[in-house]
Formats: sequence, structure tokens, C-alpha cells
Amino acid sequence: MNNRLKVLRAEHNLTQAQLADLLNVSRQTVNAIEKGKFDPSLPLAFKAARLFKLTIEDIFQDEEAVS
Amino acid sequence: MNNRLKVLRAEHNLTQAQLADLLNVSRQTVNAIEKGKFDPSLPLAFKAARLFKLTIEDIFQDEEAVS
DNA sequence: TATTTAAGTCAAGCTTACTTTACATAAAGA
DNA sequence: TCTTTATGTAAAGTAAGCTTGACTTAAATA
Repeated sequence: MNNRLKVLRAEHNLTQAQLADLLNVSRQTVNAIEKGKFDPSLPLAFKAARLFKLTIEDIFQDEEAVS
Repeated sequence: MNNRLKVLRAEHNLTQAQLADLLNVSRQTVNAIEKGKFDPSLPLAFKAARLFKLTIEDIFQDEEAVS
């Protein structure tokens, strides 16, 4: 699962800690998701989408998607 | 988290067991998600969206969404 | 040089997603 | 009536998401 969190953070001038606060998760969770350590839960993905006013698909890209 | 899985299953004439097979999860998992016992993981949500050729937002509705 | 800030990472623990096995119920059909 | 099919549910276990606390490194700056 790829994601555009790092870029979106940059565009919005947010640190990992600030984004974590906005999403109500820990800084380590944001870091782990950005680094691809694990995928966010669906509720967390919705929160991120809501925050950036994007769809989940805009932020997270399924790697198993048929090309 | 609400979802339209039951309706989509009906539209596609699928049993919970058949849908579970298509999503590579157990029948109990499909049942639990339909009944709102827990939310699917993000990868599973993507699989369902791919299967029904819909977006995640078409299938799953975030209840925390600002109305 | 010393300090601060952002990012990266690890370990241990808790919670949630998901599994297998098993049993119950209702509806439909032989 | 007996059996089959679809659904619902529960218990116990594993795996994944997420937490807190702590330490490290690099870059910026006083």
C-alpha cells in the first residue's frame, strides 16, 4: 500500500507530530504508515481523507490493483 | 462504519460464503463486517471496492463524517 | 559548541481484525 | 420428515494496528 501522506504533509506544512495530533494517533503511527511499516485502519484512512478533503483512493494506493 | 455489502451481495446474487471466497476472508469475517461487529482493514476495503468496481466511499460510510 | 526540532526506530503491551471450529436457527426442497 | 443451504453467533487463538517511553541521528540555529 503506497500513500501520499508525506507529500500532503509537505503541502500543508505539517510535521509528523502535528499530523498525528490532527488524526488523533501517535507520531510513531504516522511515521510507520509513511514508511510503509503497516497500513492504517479504515477509520484512520477516512480521517486522513476528511482532513485533506480528498478521497481515500487519492491518498492511499492499493498495490494489488490490476493495472 | 456503515456499509452496503449486504445490498451489493444481493445485487450480485452472492452468499456471504461466496463473497468471502472472492475476498479471501472467512465467511464469519464477511458476516461480522455486515453486522457492524468490526471494520474491515484498508486492504480488505480496497479488495471489496475492486470486486464491485466501486470506490471505498461507495461501499463504506464513515459515521464520523461531518454532515 | 550546545541546544532544539523533525524524523527514524525499537521494545513491550494493549486493542482490533481475522481465523478455525463448532453449534443453532430458519427456510426450502426431496 | 429429513436434509441442505444461508445466516448468525460464540470461544479461543494469531496477526496487525496502535500506544507509550525511550533512544539516535541529522539539520538548523543561538
